[in-house]
Amino acid sequence: MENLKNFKRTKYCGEPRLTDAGAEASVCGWVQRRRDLGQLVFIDLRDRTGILQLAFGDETPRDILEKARSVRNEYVLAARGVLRERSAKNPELPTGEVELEVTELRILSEAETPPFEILDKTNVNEELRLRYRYLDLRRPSLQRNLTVRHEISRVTREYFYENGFLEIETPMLIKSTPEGARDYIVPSRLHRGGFYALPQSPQIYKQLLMLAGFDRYVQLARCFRDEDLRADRQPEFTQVDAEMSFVEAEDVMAMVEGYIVKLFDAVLGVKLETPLPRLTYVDAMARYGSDKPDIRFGLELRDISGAARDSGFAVFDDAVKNGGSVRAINIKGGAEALTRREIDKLTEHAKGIGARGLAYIRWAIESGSAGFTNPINTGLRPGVAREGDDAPSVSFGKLVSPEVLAAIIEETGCERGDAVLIAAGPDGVTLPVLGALRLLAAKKLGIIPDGYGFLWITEFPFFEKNADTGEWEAMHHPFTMPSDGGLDFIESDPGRVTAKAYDLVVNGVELCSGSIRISDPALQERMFRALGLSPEDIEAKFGFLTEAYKYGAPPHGGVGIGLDRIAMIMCAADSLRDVVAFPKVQNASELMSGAPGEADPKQLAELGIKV
RNA sequence: GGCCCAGUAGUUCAGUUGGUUAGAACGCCAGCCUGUCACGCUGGAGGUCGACGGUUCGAGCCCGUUCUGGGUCGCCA
Repeated sequence: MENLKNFKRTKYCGEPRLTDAGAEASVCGWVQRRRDLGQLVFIDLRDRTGILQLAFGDETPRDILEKARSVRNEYVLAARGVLRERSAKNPELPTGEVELEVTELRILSEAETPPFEILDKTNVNEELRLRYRYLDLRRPSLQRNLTVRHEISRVTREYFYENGFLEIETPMLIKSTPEGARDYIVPSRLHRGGFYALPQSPQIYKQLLMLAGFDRYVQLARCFRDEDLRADRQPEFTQVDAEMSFVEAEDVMAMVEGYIVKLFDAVLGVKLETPLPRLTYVDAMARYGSDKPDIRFGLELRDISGAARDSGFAVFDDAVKNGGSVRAINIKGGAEALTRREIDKLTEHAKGIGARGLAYIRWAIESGSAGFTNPINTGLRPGVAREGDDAPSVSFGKLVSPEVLAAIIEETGCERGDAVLIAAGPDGVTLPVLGALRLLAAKKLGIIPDGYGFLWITEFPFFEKNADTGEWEAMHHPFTMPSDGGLDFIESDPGRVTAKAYDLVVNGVELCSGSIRISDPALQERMFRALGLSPEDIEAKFGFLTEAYKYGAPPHGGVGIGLDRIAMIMCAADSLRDVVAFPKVQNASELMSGAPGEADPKQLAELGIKV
């Protein structure tokens, strides 16, 4: 192994071009590959900018050639030499027209054979890659992702600074506020039995910063939630946290929209069309069965309660009678992909989400049967027809009249080649079930286009009934301002109250969530009480906050924007793990370090903790 | 906590109905090779079939349990 003494790097590996031919250059990097042809050796040297070919041949002194032959993958080298035009060029590489004719070679570090090859396109088991994350991170795609993420952070700060936001750090060791997600808690040595919590978001502190007069605040804040992971959920994540004073919802949304537009332009060169589309919560649920719909494709839900009521099919009739609905989704052209077997799978999935079952109409494409328009005219009894007969196969065909079936087919727009899935029951079940099936079917059919389907969701319900306890809970958080029209119903009809809250969704991912906050302490107390908190609870949990609002609070509101999710979307990654340097796996452990680990008994004793 | 998927050389995978010594490619090691770029050619090493238990004359294969990883529901104000 050699050192760097008197060696100064002059180029990154990805930089040299044909115009540099003849120039001296010194580069450093890792050995991507060695090609040893005997008296001729090539080494691809890699750093974060790209790959440069080092050449050793006729003019190379014997000892340097031998040294070049001795290197192995992932050795760290420093090489000095002269750039020259290649006799055989490689159009695959940006540097492919030149190579470095090496006059000095230093092996800065040897490397054991890595457990997997460092190749950009790899299908190596993710568990192994995460165990050796520092090797995985050498792959160009991850280098690129983290570089894009850096650019996102840079542009984010630029945008908010330009718009007069101050970046202020809020504490990581805070008081646990038993609302929302589970806290990570940190024991206190100086306060036996006392615990800090890691912030789920800087929510309360940023509101207090508004009371303190900072007017516009931003922070790229680490947040922690001790909940189960998903592909788009890590227990620690980064939020672009912002808050503004003397604004209404429209002002905050405009600020966020300006940010997103600038970000996509600056980082990806993508010009987004503005204004970004909007849907109310109620409309989003009715059309897409989700409050974070992917609007890049159709397959919208339809309410067919009208056609299905009094059908004689008890499942449909009871649903409508009991205040629910019968809803359908027409998977256009889906009859082929959605075989009976596939529909059974979807039914199982639907049951998993709470549906009692799934009805369907599957109208297969058959050749040579022109003129067929409607099952009523065929003489074939729908539902009795076998597959292959020229009639839709209908799961409830024997249970309804041909007229009712015809009406349902009419309502859903079902045509030859389509598959229609139908769910009946309370809206709270049918909508999310069909929303989930819509996504599954679209993926199955491969009809989701590339691109960015941004959508604002507005007019969220303020309250949400807890299915277990039956109690009203805040859908966003309890500091959210109710909409003007809802103030009269807070106690009498909580379900009618909407919130001055807005989410920004893209491609089915919730990117950003924000609201106008309550700045009137009397209204805040009223909301707390409506949420079932006693005056003692309020005092214990939020006493310092409600007190603060008594000393002059500006109207204010803000957002939390998921930076990791932005990075995931912008890198077209399937998982947050691809845009986080050292991510956690599903059970929230970190495979490389083995975190979480056990604490030393001495540490525990100091904290007064017995395990 | 529930459901679904995966686990066989270093890596990615194949492995027929349960039947002789578990294979391939890449990687690795050695030799040859003067224009390669996924270099090529020749040879070689490399396996607790995730683990434990069971069924069987016999288990990579069947059964049970368990571990690890992934997806998802619950959960995520």
